[in-house]
Formats: sequence, C-alpha cells, structure tokens
Amino acid sequence: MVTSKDVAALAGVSQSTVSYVMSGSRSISPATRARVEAAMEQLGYHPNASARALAGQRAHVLGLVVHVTARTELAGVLPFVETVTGAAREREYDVVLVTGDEGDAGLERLARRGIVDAFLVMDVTRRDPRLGTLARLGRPTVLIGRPDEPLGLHWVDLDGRRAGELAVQELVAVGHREVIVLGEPVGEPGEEHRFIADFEDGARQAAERAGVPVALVRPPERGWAGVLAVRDRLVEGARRGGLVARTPQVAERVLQLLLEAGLDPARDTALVAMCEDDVARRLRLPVTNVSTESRPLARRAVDALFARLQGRTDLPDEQLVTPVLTRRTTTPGHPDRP
Amino acid sequence: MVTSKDVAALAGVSQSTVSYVMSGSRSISPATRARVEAAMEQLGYHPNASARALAGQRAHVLGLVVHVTARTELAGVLPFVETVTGAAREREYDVVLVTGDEGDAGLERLARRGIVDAFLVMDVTRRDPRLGTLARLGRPTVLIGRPDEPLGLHWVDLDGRRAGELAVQELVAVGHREVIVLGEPVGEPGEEHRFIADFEDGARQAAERAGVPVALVRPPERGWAGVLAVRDRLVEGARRGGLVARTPQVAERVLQLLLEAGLDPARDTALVAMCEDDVARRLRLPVTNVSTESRPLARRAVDALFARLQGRTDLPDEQLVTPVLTRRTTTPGHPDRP
DNA sequence: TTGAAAGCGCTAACAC
DNA sequence: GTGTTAGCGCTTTCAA
Repeated sequence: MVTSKDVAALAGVSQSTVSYVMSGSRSISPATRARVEAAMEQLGYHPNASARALAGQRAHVLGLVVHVTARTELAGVLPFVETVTGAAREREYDVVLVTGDEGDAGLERLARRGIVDAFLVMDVTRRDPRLGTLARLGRPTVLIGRPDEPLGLHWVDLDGRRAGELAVQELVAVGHREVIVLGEPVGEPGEEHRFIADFEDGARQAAERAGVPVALVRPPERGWAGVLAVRDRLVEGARRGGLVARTPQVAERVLQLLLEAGLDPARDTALVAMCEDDVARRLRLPVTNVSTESRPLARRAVDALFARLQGRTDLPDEQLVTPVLTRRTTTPGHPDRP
Repeated sequence: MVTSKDVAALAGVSQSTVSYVMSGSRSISPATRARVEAAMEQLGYHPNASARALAGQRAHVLGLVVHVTARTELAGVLPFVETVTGAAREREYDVVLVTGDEGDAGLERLARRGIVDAFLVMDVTRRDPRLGTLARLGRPTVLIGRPDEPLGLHWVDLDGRRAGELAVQELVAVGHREVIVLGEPVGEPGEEHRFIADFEDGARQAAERAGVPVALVRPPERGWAGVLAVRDRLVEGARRGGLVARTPQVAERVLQLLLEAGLDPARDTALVAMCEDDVARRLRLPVTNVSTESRPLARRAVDALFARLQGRTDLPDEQLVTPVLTRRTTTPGHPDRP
C-alpha cells in the first residue's frame, strides 16, 4: 500500500506537505506542489479513508435513511437516491444506505461510531417516530417530508397545497365544471404524510374558489381492487368533468378504465396526474402532470445538509419546493393549445 | 466521546482487554468480561469505526454497484438493495452505494482508499466493461448477472433457460398448442444480458420439445408504443394460444390489451409473466408467474461475498438460481386445478 | 488469562 | 512556505 509517507519521500518533502497539498488548507509553492503531485501520480497514491477520518474527525460519509413500506412508490425512490449520491460525490462524500430494519438503534450506531457525519431521511411522516432520536443524536440532519413538529431539524418537501391547486386549476381552465380527486385508500392513515393532506386541501380549496364541485373519492383498498371498486363513480365523473390522480399507478389504472368505458381521455374528459415528467410521457397517453420534482428536491436536501455540515446557520430551516404543471394530451381544449 | 480507554479505566483492565472482549478473539474470564460489559453499558460506549478500520485493515463496508439505465426496472432494484443491506448488517457490515456516474474511477477510489472491502455489482451484462477494473482491483467481488467472461469473478444469476422453459411448459400443460413470447424491443441489444438470451432460448426449446410453434415477438420500441404496435399479433395469438411476458410492465400492458379486445385472460387465453410474486398477485388479475427470486438471489450473492471475504475458496465460482412458477388465474384449465 | 506498547496512515497544531 | 511532532481510537503482537 502506498502511503503519504512514500509520496513525501519521493517528492522530497514532509508528510504534512503532502497532506496540505491535498487539502489546500495552506499555501504551497507551485514547484513543491508539482513535485508532490508528480510523486502521487507516479506511485498511484490513494489516501486512506479510515486514517483520514480518524485524524480529521470526519467520515466523509452521509447516511441516507430509506424506510420501505407497502406504501412506498418503489420506482420513485431510485432516481432520488441516485441524485443524492451524485450530489454527495460532488462534495467528496459517499453515501451509506440505512434501511428500516435496525430502527433507531441503527441511526444511533451510525452516528456514535462515526460511520456517518450526517443524515438524510426520506419519506418523513407528520409524526415520524425517528425524529426524537435524530434530534438527540445532534448530527446535521435533513428530512424529506414535513413533520408536524420538526424538533429543530431541517426539512424539505414538495408544496402539496400548490400541487393540488395546480391540478384543479388546469381542469377548470380547460372548461370542466366538476372535479373528482382520487384520494388515499380508506382505512389507511393517508394524513400520515403532510404532503397528501395538503394536496387534498389545495385541490378542494381551488375548486371552491372556482365555484366548482369537488368529490374526493377514496378507494376502499390499495391496488387494482380499490380502483375497480370505485370504477362507476370515476367513469360517471369523467363523463361530466375532470379527474385528478395523485400517483402514477392510479393514473395508469384510471386511464385504462376510461379507455375501456369508451372514453378518450384526450377528447371526452380530462386527467391530471401527480408524477414525474418522464413517467407522464410514457403512460399510454402523454398525461398532463404535476411534477414530483424528486431530483430538485433531492438536490435541495443535499445542499441544506452540506450547509449544516459546514456549520452555516444562515439558512431557512424549512423549504417547500414548488411543483410544475405540464400540459399534455389529457387536458384537451386548453385555450393555449386549441 | 467515550473511548475504549475510558471503558478500560472504569473496568480496571487494559485497553486491549476491552478490544478482546469485543472481538472475541481470545478467551476472557467471565468476571472480567462482565466488568467490561458493564462499563461499556454504563458509559454508552460505541467503538469508533475509523479507528477500528485503520487498525484492523477492514472497513466493514461493502460497495453495492447500481448502474441505473433506461432499461432498469426501477421497482425491482429496491427490494434487492434492501435485502443486500439487511444481509450485510447481519455480518456487521454497512453498504455504500455506488452509482454509475463515476465509472471505473469510482470503483478504484473506493477500493484503493479502503472505503469498501468488497463489491457487489448489480445488473451485469454479458460483456460488462466494468469487469476488467474489478478483476484488477483484486477485492472480493460478486456479480449479479452472468458475464461471458467472468475473469475469475464470482457471479450469481437466475437460470434464464429454466425460466423460459417453465413458462412455456405451463402454457402447454393447460392445453395451448401455440405460444407467443414477447421479447426485447428490436434495435436494443437484448442479448446484452445473458439471462434474457437464455430465457428466449429456453422458451423456444421447450416449445420445440412439445411440438408446439413459438413466435418471438419483438416490439419495435420500448414502452406502451412498442406494445401497441404489435397489438394485433398479440390479440390474434391470444385467441389461438398462450402468451409469455418477460417483465411486469409488459404483462400489465398485455393484460390490458386482452381485456380491451374482449378476451378474458382467466378463461379465453393464457398468460405467464416473469415477475416477483407480489407483483403478480397485484396485477389486475392474479397472473401466473415465474418468479424473479430477487431476494434469494441477493442473499446468495451476499453469502458468496462473505465467504470470499473470509478467505474461503471452497465454493463454486458461479451459481444459477432456479426460478419457481406459481399458478394463478391466467393459466386456466390446468389439470391440477380443474 | 491479562497487560504493555507499537503501530495503522493521516491531520493539524506549533514551530521556524 | 515548509518541517516536526503529537495525536485520532483502535488492533495485535510480544511478554508475562
């Protein structure tokens, strides 16, 4: 193994000079820097991460907490995770994955052993049981999802109210005088996530402001069975007005039911889905969508985390990201696209 | 920060004794062990990971290489990742995520800096460009996916030939005398993955052995558009025989087209999909499926990796996992379920 | 069965 | 602008 000592010897400098060349934390003459860099190159030097972490009191690793439940949209988390690791790498950080199994003890272990310097927690609910532990651990932490009581932790979330509003406003704009919002399945604590509650609120209020009746339809269960159980109401509603689906899965199923009922979502009715843009484009029809902005959200979260890691406190403790609506074929007759 | 020195002082032993109590690598008298453990408990001691890694020459971290491409089935990777981290944790290992962006330099960095002790590489293609680097790095490595030239690296994969065979045999068993296999979109190098080539081979050969004609239908492109483009052939084929879909997405779309064409997949035709069991159960109809066994596959991969980490070489270098077929409603008329 | 002590490879005062 | 040196908190010989 090549160490910084070897590099120092070859370059004819001290070990600390090698260290300073790497960290840039003190000025080095161009000549010395060149010799050191040449030596590194020649020896194929790679600094040892454990030694650096031990001496520097920083692991250069952040913990990404992903708790997968039955309700998790599996396909949505990977782009998020990828964005996080990419953004972390730009700052010379690696990412360790924390899955739910270990619970709070796992978080404690990672923090106390110095395996991670900071936490990024995905899919935080309104009264998330992990928050107490995270606050107590005192490591820089950013939550994805808005809790009722942040306990001093920073959070980032999509603006649910605005998302619901955008969806309904689009339906109203294309001339619909009635709106059906497909909500969370009954019996499940849909209000667990602040975003969902806000979405339904925003949709309802936008409809009220427009003087248009809204129905919030909750399927009796999750999955196909739930959607099928409310099929008649949906198809009926679609004949008279427009539909809002809060997830791509539901959008896909609704689309299918509409087609089977002989309704063309691009002509006879309207549909707005909440999902990633690329998913919206790849559904059976390109569906008008309110974006979930998962990559921008991930970036903001990482930015906030590194700001804290660098001891900055001049930033807001909470950030709401504004979703964007993109018109596609399922909001026909829009004035901008006659 | 509480260190092993503090624990030693409180327990009235030397630091090395504390270390040996933790590692179990030398015998300790019950009395001493009890005192040390009590001291750890009392102080809330957590051993520092960097120090341990530096002294012990092991990071206790493995690198999970996930290269997400347009073809990646996003929903499929998370269960896999979760299983890997869970299995790693059982051996006191953590997992760092390696995404594709950094390429081979990223793998080199992780290995050379001693950030990871070993690699688990997902979604390996037949001539995967990463293999050269991985072989050169000399760290224990297990590939998920069978390369043409393993270069001495261990691999684990699902038995594609058997999977294709099972699907076709089921269709034949329920009385179909004609089979359509939905293959990879044309223009994409579908043979990139060994599993896919083997799957198509296995299906073809099983049909030949049964004296039944097979058609391999390749959609002209990926996504809905591709499936729609071959709709007529599929529906025609379904009227006369059975269908095989190699992914849950394709299965979902085929199901929909059949329903729209007035065919009930539970009565009028038959469909076998390759997908996870829980996905098969949650499609619009419970679909007969050949399992992808992603959790068992992940487990085997981790087992193989730890065997190598412990220097064991008494194991096969390659492992094929056998998929399992589960009959559900879309293979009607099976003799076992009249 | 236990202790003393020498590192592991780096960082960051403190010197000059 | 550079060198010297004392750790960071563990593991693991070597000795007893």
